[in-house]
Amino acid sequence: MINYTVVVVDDHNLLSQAIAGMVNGFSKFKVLYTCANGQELVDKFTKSPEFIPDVVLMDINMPILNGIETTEWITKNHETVNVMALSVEDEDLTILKMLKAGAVSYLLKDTKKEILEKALVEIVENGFYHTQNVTNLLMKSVSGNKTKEIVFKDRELTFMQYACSELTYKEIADKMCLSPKTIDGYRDVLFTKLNVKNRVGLVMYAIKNKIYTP
Amino acid sequence: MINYTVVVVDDHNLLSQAIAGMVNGFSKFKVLYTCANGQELVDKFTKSPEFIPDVVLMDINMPILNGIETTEWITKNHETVNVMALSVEDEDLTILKMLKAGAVSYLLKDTKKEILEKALVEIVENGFYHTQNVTNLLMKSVSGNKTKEIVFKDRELTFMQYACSELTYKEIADKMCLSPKTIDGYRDVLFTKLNVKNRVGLVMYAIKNKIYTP
DNA sequence: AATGTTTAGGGGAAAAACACCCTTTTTTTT
DNA sequence: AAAAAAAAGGGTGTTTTTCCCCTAAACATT
Repeated sequence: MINYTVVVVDDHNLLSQAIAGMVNGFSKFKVLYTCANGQELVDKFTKSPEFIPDVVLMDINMPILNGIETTEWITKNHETVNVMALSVEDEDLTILKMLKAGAVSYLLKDTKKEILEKALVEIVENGFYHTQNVTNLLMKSVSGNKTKEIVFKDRELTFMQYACSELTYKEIADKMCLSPKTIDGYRDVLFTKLNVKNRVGLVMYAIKNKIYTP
Repeated sequence: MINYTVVVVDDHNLLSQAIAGMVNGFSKFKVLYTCANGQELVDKFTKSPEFIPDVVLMDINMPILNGIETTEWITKNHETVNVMALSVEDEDLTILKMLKAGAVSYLLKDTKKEILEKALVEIVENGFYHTQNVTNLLMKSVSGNKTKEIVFKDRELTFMQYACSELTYKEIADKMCLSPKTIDGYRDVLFTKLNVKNRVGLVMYAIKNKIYTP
């Protein structure tokens, strides 16, 4: 009977313990220890080879050293360790980042227990496990691989900042000394470029990308 | 040996199962079943008295019927059931709302296993368990409560969160199962209440006041 | 000199958003 | 039980936003 070792990394103590308990219930798997953030894991790994497991179950949103950075470190320094991302985030971009960082699986936290076990088995036996969702995402990102860094012109940036205020487009046009129709044009271009549907989408993009700080 | 029954409500399947497993490990406690949202719980409760536990471990952010609404329903219809909130949210406002709705305890998800067990025991024996944090919060809210702060109804908060997405008002109405006209009303009321001119103003308010986190 | 590419802006229509004022029903308070 | 407030939504009209397609300079490139 083969035993694989697992480490759980999650900043929510209760959850890491609960998941650890669940994993310990799987035959073949045993949890070595849990960490509250990436830095703790790095410390453990560098302290002794005994602390290096077969699989790391990794949350993404964590203080100090987050899941993506930690995964990058692991794949760089400990190639044999399989990282499985376990997150609530269902954002394409996040998933891709995590996979790019070297994660061999990405499960959402609303997964069923049985799936987790199956995924763990697949990982130690085949080296990876991907849900249909993730597979689709990978397909999509390979075919339409527009990792094109979006570049903004000065005017577009200025406009975006105004768009985050309560000004109407006409008022923005005044502020920028341009015709309302020109502003119309900037807006249309940005909507397409950023793949958003309306002004709220634009605002959210600006905030997430620190073009505008609330 | 006394056995108390527990129900876990959380929309993240893996977590509810993991926590259920942990609770089953506590002597004295047994998990009856888990639910993915408040509505499921209400359905269970109304179906048979056998489904009514001693304690409900309740997440707050859930689809369909959220933790606060569900807790209100429970305290109204099943006085004997103790609701313990189990959330990642550490916002004073949320905690107070949950307590006001009738929760007898509020634990963060980064609590230690031992604390959870202790809290459960306290609850079934004394009827409540409050951490120091929650106690302080209660003190504060009793004494210095005069910030003329704007108070939102649950529906308004839900609406505000949707308003931060790219959904049109009509689509929001669908999601909330309300007439577009009602949504119209919420919007008008909020615009006045928050003294904003348009949806962008509303979005900014929601972000600044952590009603919505980008 | 011919071609391409930003940059600025126009026209028009359809869809949303916004404002305001009003009714009915239910719930809460007094 | 009466009054007040909250919750849901109807009507109508105006303004803004959104979408799509179209010019014409101003540069830039080969």
